Amino acid sequence: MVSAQRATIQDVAVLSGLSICTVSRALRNLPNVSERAHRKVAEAAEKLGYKASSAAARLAGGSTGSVAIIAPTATAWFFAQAVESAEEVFADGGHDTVLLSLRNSAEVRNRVFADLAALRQRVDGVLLLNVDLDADEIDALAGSGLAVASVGMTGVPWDNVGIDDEHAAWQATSHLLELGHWDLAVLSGRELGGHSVRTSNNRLDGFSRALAEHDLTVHPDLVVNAGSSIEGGRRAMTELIAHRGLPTALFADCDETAFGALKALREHGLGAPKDVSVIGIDDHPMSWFLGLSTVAQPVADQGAFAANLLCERLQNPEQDHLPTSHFLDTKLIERKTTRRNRRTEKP
Amino acid sequence: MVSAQRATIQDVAVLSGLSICTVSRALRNLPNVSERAHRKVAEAAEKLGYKASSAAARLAGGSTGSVAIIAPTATAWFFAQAVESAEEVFADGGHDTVLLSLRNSAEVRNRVFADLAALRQRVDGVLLLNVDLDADEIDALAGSGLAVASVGMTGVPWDNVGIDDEHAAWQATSHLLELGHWDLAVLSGRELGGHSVRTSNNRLDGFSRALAEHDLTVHPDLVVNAGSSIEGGRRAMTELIAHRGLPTALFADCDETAFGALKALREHGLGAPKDVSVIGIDDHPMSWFLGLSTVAQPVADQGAFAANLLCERLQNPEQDHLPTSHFLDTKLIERKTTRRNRRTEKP
DNA sequence: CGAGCGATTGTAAGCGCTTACAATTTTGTC
DNA sequence: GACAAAATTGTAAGCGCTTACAATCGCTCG
Repeated sequence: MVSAQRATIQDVAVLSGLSICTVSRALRNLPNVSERAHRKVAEAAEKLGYKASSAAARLAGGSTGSVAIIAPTATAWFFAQAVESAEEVFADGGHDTVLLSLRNSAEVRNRVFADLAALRQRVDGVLLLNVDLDADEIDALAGSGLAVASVGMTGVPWDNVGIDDEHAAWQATSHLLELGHWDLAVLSGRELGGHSVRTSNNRLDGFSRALAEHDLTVHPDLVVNAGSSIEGGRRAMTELIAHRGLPTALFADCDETAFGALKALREHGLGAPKDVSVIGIDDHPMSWFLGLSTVAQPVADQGAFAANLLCERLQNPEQDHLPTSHFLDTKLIERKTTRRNRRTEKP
Repeated sequence: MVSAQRATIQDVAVLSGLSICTVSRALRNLPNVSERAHRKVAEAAEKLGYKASSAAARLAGGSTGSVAIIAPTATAWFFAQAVESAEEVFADGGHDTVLLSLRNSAEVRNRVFADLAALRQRVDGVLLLNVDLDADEIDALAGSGLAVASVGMTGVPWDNVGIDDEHAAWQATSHLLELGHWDLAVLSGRELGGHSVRTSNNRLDGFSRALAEHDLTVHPDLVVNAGSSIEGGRRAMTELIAHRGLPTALFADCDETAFGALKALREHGLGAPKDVSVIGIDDHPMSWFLGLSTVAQPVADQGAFAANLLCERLQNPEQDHLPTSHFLDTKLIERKTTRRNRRTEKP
């Protein structure tokens, strides 16, 4: 039932024959409301098509009804997926989703985190997607009164879901190593706009560990910064070919970077796995297409899972249960860009 | 300057020695505020790091400070791009962006449009990205008090920016025709969840016109519904091959669909342009990679342009100037999936 | 020099909700 | 059956802002 003019809590109170206060409590499922009152209020609200004004609720000290998703960028495949799946969960939970893209810019990032009180005023909670925070920012966020959850972060005092990046990189690298490769390069996104990217660094660690397990060490020339974009991967690969020559195998710390590398390879008349074996991480939809070997991670699941965790926190704000951490499984997918090393033996 | 407790308009009033009312007016650049008062208020606000509470503003009848972006989905390349560029414009204009993904679901869509008053309560304006509305919904939206702008829509009573879909499809199809193809199939996304997709239909019209100009007619068996995803394109192509056999050329109404088609082709041991010429629309970043011929459209520009238009409307709400319509240019990009027809002459 | 007028500023009444705290009803107990 | 405790409901005071409308100010004009 919908009326021309938006119904207010007042209307519901009148219709149900109860006071505004009781209605307010009933609507929010607060304790100390009798069965009968609860039912009457529900009926009246339904009949009037009543929806509380979030502005008024917020102003009076209640919740805003919205949450923010903060991501370094919204265009990259990973983030677009995670944002959509999280948005769905939030929408179903009755929360509006405000999107805050950091645009890969430290300045934007600082502006957001500098005034958490302003953020708190507009949203009840925040879902962080792979945002690299320093200790101060973590503390500030944890103490801001905002509910927080994240994807792809570690060591944070709130719920987090992600994959074991170190392990995923280890899986990818080990695959290369087991194919007999020993001259490996990495395309890493570990630095971006002066800030270090934790996820990429963890992946780099996994890469190093795998190498170490095969008695190999990481040569600095073979670690090249590529950001996390196709174009970045292409540039990095071009640079690698020019300055150092082709390795026998390449680990790109995300599929999009690998795509770029593949692109650069073609531009040089080279190809994978003929001239170099290439592996990524993600299992981007195009990877199947390109035959890119990779380590798959469940992206939408991570976004949805973290969003659910945040919704729970929002519903039971008082409980101060400990932050939980969830790692979803990753899986090596061997396709056509990796094969056994045919170059000369290890020196 | 930041204080522990959020500054209110009251604080600014006291500090500037003016009344709350004057401060409110000065802050919003309303007329009838002296130079001097304006300056004093600005100073005081700056000193206190004052930011108006949007909840209070909204409740009192002012603006919410946020706008919604409504898109059929947030994951597809086109939408992710447009959303990000629009979000950037909105953020710079001081508006929060709330993301509403329709998840390609009629039900979600109806839920959103059924209660515009609820939407109006939470945002000042709406940016529609290729949302197909029927006449009633258009009227409702236009009369909702929300500022509206859109991308990829036509015949709407608000500002719109897009490309000429009919023309873009015509360009793509004409290219195929000029290469001597006459047995053409289309992968169209014209129907989705029971709703017809205007953009796709316009493209289908462009396809038909190009055919007509070459004295060809569209055969129903050669128009297959593919949605707008890679998977949809793959399924559609597979179906086409099974039920009707390969045409000599294929027009996919977006690049992602074309990718899927290419995928299906490979699965059948076929390839473009060897067995069939393929062209898409978009110029998705992967198209370069795959050598897909396509008609490029400027996506981020469309999002940013429309967002700017919306911001302007938000700033000058009273002016009732006529809705404007802007078409950005598209351009044929001939790559490697299209070539001259080598099959037998036209019957 | 005071009325009259436009420009500026202030007063006060909400906007629709939450929440102390007070009032009332219900329940349990002896 | 009366009284205290517990459960339920109501009263009223804001939350921080916008906005009619009233008040004031500085001038011009007769």
